[in-house]
Amino acid sequence: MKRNKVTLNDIAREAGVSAMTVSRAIRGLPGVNKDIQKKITDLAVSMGYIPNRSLGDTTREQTSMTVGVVLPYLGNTIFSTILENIELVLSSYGYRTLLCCTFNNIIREFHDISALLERQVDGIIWAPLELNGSLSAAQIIQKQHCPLVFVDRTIPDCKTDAVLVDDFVGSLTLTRHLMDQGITKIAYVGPVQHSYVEEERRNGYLKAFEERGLSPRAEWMIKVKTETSHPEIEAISRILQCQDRPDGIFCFNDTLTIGSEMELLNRGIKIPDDMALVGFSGTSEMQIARIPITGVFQDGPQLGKTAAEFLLKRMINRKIRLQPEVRIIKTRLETRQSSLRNNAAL
Amino acid sequence: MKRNKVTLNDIAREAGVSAMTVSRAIRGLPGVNKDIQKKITDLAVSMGYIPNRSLGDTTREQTSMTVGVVLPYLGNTIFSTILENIELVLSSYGYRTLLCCTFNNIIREFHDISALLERQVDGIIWAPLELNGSLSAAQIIQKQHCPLVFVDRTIPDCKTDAVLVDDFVGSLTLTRHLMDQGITKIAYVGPVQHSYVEEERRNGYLKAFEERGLSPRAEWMIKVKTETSHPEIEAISRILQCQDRPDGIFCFNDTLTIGSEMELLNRGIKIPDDMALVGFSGTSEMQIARIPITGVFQDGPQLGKTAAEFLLKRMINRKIRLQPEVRIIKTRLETRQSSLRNNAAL
DNA sequence: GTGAAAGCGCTAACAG
DNA sequence: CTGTTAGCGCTTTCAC
Repeated sequence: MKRNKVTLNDIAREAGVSAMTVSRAIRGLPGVNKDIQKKITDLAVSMGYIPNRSLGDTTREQTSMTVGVVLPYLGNTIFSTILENIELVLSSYGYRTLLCCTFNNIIREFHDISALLERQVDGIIWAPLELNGSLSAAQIIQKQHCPLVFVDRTIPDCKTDAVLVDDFVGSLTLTRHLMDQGITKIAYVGPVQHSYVEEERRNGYLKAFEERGLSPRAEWMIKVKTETSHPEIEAISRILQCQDRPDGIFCFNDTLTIGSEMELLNRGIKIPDDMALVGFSGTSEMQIARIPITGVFQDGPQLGKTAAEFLLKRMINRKIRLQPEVRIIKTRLETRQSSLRNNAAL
Repeated sequence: MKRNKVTLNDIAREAGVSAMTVSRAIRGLPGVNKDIQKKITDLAVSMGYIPNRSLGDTTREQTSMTVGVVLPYLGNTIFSTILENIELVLSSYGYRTLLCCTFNNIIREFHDISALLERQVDGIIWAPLELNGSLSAAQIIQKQHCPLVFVDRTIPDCKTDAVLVDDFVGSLTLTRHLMDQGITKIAYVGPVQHSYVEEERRNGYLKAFEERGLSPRAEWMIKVKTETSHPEIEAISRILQCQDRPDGIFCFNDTLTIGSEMELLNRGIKIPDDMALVGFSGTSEMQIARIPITGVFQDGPQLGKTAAEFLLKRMINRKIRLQPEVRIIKTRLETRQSSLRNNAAL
């Protein structure tokens, strides 16, 4: 079972010196006889010596040079982009990334966080699943005084750094855009799960109604289980069955947006003439789609990089009690054919 | 700087017992006085005790319950899907995933592998960047007898498990499909980097020519730097400037394929009439594109899951010298509008 | 120039 | 039922 790895002691025995001398020689510290120095380095190479960093260092230095990243899943480009950019920034500072996917499972999320703490991570970047359900895990982290940065999603009750998207403003802008075209019967398609992001986007959508003294019909609020294989098929089906049928759809994320377009086209519904379509998005899929789709662009790389930088700041200034900082990354409205009724040429 | 974490000794001091008793109590082992048991567990909770797994366990048990996953980047859905599924499988066995992105940088890749070994990972799943350049890193892993599974890409010289896509057959099928339509002047757009995957796909493409006693003109072989922001623009530009202009394009991956379609459409080139287009793909983007694109579908989840299972087998049977196993995951040709000249209705 | 001792957090093995 | 000892791999401190 053992890997019978080569240790300092193995080399020491072989070289006929103490482990200490080997340690010095390998680290290139002064005070080692040139010949012995050479002999030891040669031996280290030929024996295939690899220093054990997870042990010695972590114990004594109280730092593992490892950070945990906890994301719901990677199927949505926004999360894989965030992860990639966190890795890019942190690795340039010598930190390694321990990845956990929670797969929208709140129990799993709790275990993941615990496992990270047990592994002595120096910090955690996390997109929490729920506003309430994720709270206990957050409290454990904070009790350990482990640096924590929320990314994409947050738990406002926790006083800690967060890097977020302006979900509210983005959704408001998107919904206003539809209303500016006279499209006011707008359905909302989002996940059943009650997360920070879901709340913000839904509120932005509702705000646009409120601004015009309107409010959406209850039947237009479509909540789907995003874990199922084709939630958008059910969503579109329910939208088309509404007593007062919508003439526009606001989708919570890329997957739902793209899926909805496919399903609408499959059913022979004309976009945007029969049904306008907009969606919250971080991907380029919106522009390459059959009918290019209007959406708000999220700067994924920026989200990931900023989160990593926030965490680095916290990990370096362990004692300094900085005020929690919340950075909102702006979205950009990208208007395309799917929502432009009287101006197909864009 | 220190995290002043709570240790077994802290609890022991507080409870007035030895660390050993605390250890037993917390692990629920028999042989602890009920009252003391209760006192200790209460203390552990109130003091916020988190066991240090990276130390004790890793040292003694010679296992870190951590695996390293090394991928070129996550921008391509195939890699984020592979990663997600590796995490899914390994975490259900208690293993955690240490992620490294090599960003097509061969030096970085070497450092990443070294860092993983220094952190005592129990195994590595890796998509190596190059056939030659990645060899030294592979040798270090094997010298450590660290279980290694290649995924998506391989280094055939290394005798170890691999889970691959049938790149050769897929490319052959794609190219044949074009030729069956009478499209024989086919350009190849791929990366300059010489990887296993690149070689296989190019060979599949070439084989289709060979089968018909043809060979592609040198000017049709377009190698692009995939790191640049829009390699496909240059690629299309070069294709359109060919002395003998191609009537079809074979693209190496999704990004290049989608990009090429956009660029062709931007230039007013008709797909598939002026130019047919096919690409190697793992994503759904191909079917939602403006002009749906013919491609070969790669089963990303299958790749990730199988790689994880292969690694688990190796990690569990450390002593048993199993023969290296290579699993080829089949691709599936998906025919769409972008390559169907005389049959636009599909 | 070199080495011995001690300790990081935890647990297996052995004593009491 | 509970405690002591020793050791995992390495480095810091202090002797020689």
